Amino acid sequence: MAKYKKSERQEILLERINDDPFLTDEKLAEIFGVSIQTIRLDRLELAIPELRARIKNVATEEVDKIKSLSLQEVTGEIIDIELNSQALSLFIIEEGHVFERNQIARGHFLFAQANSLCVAVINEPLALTKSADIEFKRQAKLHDKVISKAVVNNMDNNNASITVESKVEGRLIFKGQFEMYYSNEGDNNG
Amino acid sequence: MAKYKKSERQEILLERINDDPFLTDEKLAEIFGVSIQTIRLDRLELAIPELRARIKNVATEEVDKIKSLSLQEVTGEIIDIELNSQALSLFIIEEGHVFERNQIARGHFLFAQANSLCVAVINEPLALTKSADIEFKRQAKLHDKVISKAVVNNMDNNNASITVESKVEGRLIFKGQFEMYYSNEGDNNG
DNA sequence: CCTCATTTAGTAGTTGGTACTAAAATCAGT
DNA sequence: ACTGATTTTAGTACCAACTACTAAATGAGG
Repeated sequence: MAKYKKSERQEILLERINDDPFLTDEKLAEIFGVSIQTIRLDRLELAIPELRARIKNVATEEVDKIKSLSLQEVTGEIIDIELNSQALSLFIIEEGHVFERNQIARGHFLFAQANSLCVAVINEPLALTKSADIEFKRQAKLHDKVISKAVVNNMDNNNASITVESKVEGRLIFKGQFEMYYSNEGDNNG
Repeated sequence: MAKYKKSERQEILLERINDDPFLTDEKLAEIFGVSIQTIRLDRLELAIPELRARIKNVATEEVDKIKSLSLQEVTGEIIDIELNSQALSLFIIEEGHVFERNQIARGHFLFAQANSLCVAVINEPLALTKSADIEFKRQAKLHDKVISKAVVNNMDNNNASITVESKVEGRLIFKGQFEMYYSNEGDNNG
């Protein structure tokens, strides 16, 4: 039972409650080997609401989270963008993205990162993937930080050609050639 | 303040709690113009859990939803499989999978379905996508039921060649040629 | 009027807290 | 080693929203 100092404990407390909001003060006190009062003080200082309020929050924060998780977390985070020219994104491989057996990232998450980046780099209301030619060069593993770079080769006549390369620590793991269709009419029917 | 008889009240109570689980016994008592005890008796007879339990249920359901959407629902559901030969899967396009603006499915979800199917159809401990050649023929829209069919063309020397076609109501929307690497050593390092 | 069902009242106990006071333990600096 | 501040515990009173129980009041029908 390693004893933390106050600041450490509070940091960890935040994380703990963040990924399991269903923990009572009593259980937290056990976890940290301190009294309930200490936990209460910590929550007070960190402005963490009580169990019931936390549960209620989870219950009321409806579909928003689902959307953001299913969309954003798959996509990666865009870290640099020059519209119609090039873009960079970061995608960190997490538990949900790998095969349990060997911790290797499922290919379609790497594709998703690249594809999303292609959609993002095109500065038009509508951008759809028409076709792609992709190669998985090396395996990405759990916790890898995948940096994806998209470069627009040419854009004309509502068609864009984009090359994407994804790397982990400088080593190429994925390469793709994307052909995109774009249009300035966003809500077109096709 | 119309007075109901017991059976009526209980019926309405069920509905009420169903579409707003956040009602306390006190508020329900006001709504029906009866005492709290009556409401409690009703809940007892109808086996409706108390407020906090209801909220907790909602919260845990949401958490489950998020998990399943972010992990499994991307893949689709396998509806038929003949190992090392062919497989079918169903993927229903939901809110999280489409562009908000025009309700068109993001390409990488269709790819994910196809890719997952390729991994599934190969009956080996390790199956990884090496490369793919894909085409998005038509747009898939919100609530579309996408049926994906993977056919293994040949398998030898740890390489498999698979053709995937995805259709919505019989119309081809996606086509892909996948080259997979497989091995019987599941937890190999690459 | 009697009787059975229904409703209401009231008490004790529970969980998971807040808000507060005060004592004890720990640590940090001189 | 001593002092003063910080941190941790302990303890009390109180709250919401209950459960579980007992008991009384009210209805409604034969």
